[in-house]
Amino acid sequence: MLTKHEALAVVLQVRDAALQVLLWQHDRGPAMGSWALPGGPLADRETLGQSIARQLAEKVDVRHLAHLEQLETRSDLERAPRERVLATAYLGIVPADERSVIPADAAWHQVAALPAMAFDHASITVSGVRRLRAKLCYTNLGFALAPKVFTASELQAVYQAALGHDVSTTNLKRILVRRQQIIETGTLSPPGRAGGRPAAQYRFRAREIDVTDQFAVLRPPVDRVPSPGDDEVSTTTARSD
Amino acid sequence: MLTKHEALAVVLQVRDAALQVLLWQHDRGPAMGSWALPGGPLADRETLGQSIARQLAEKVDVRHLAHLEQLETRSDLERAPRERVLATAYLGIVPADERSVIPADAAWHQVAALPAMAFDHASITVSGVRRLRAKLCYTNLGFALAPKVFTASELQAVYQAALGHDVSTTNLKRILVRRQQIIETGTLSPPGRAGGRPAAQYRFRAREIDVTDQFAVLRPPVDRVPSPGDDEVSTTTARSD
DNA sequence: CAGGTTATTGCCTGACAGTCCATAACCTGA
DNA sequence: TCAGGTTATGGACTGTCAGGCAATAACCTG
Repeated sequence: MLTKHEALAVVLQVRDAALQVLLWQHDRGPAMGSWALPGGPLADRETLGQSIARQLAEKVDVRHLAHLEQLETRSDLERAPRERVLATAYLGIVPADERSVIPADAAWHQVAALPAMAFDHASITVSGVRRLRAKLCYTNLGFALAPKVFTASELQAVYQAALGHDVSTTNLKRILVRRQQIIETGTLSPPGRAGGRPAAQYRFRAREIDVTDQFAVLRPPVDRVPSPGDDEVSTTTARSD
Repeated sequence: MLTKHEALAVVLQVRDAALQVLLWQHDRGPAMGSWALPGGPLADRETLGQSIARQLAEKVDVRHLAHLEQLETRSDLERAPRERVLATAYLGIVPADERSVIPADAAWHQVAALPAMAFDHASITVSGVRRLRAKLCYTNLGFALAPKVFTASELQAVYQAALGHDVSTTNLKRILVRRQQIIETGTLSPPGRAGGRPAAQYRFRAREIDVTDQFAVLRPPVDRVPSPGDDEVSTTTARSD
């Protein structure tokens, strides 16, 4: 059986201290007036990944997606009216400091207050948000949400908006430093007009997704292979202070 | 554009102390002689989930999949020869004690020693195994691998085979009990012929996938709001003996 | 009942998240 | 110049959990 297939994208960005999703408004067709995820039909000689990248570049001016990954494929018979269309959804992340121009029929909407959406697009959006929130906890996906350089406070604001709940600046910074996700640049941010101590600036060490092995519970036992410098001297008594 | 679409399944089971995948051998066609994942073309009026369930029931006698979830969709142009076929892969898990009859052209293969496989099926299999191993750590997916009732040692053997590395029985049991994934049945397993203390038997509390919130790092601050009534019965002191 | 076998429990350690608080480093205005 | 406000940072403390080890429990056979 031959079927139509489309690629869709849940494009997320932290804007105005809130997690928002990029939607565009159907100007005709069966879902006229409701909001839809960007995307469209798969073309002849492209993969799904190429397709969604092309369509995002065409329809909306999002040239600098920091991250793009496949989310899921929906195949419900009635998900589209009139004829059957399979849809493979992607999750895209835009850094908080990017201010790309979008067409007139597109707009950012807070994920906490989604408008009336076409077909199953609201449900797909929820999947994307859930995926982002989960991955913020056990990967370095924050690099895709944050600006290139940021202070601990700025990063806290981004995480708080994305996760949708309070985040401790102290704790966040310590966790990400310990996991070696973020690194101090050595530069300082100028204090605000009200004064205050200047803040140290950080950047993410990598700009590609990387899973924290921290959460490999039931992990393989570490082969105690001491480097050829530190020998049998028990590590429990090696403290010199 | 209209495309062919197929559903495939990575069906995994722990057999003979090793994680194995169910494959069948192409008896004709372009990949004749190599091993393939079970599955086939999407039919007219079915979803992808229905399709893979139907095709598994038809082609191989796996009636009691304990778990089935969507894995990913492959869309490489050259993944199939001659014409373009999109493939959505599923991950299926069979409990270790199920001994279903499979057709003559199908066989179980150790994932640690995969045979020559058709198209991109080897790569899809690796994805499925990786997904299973990850989810064993932060969900209760073990319920799908283990028998309905088991001892700590039996469960350890299943996890060790599935994860592919040593697992401590003590630690495994403690973790799963603390997470309230497994519960003591109260029954005892008879000792083996060599003697030994009889082992307590356990079962999984739920037989549906459930994510351990344990790994929600940067989690929302807990509002210490004890529900009026159910708090004083601390579970740690509820032991009556 | 001695000795072998398997299961279970109880400590101990180290790592980490989460919270609180003291201190540092800047500002403005008197 | 300094007092007081503001923001940032680091240290200390706690509780939870994973991982490892060893002692004990409960069965067997000869």
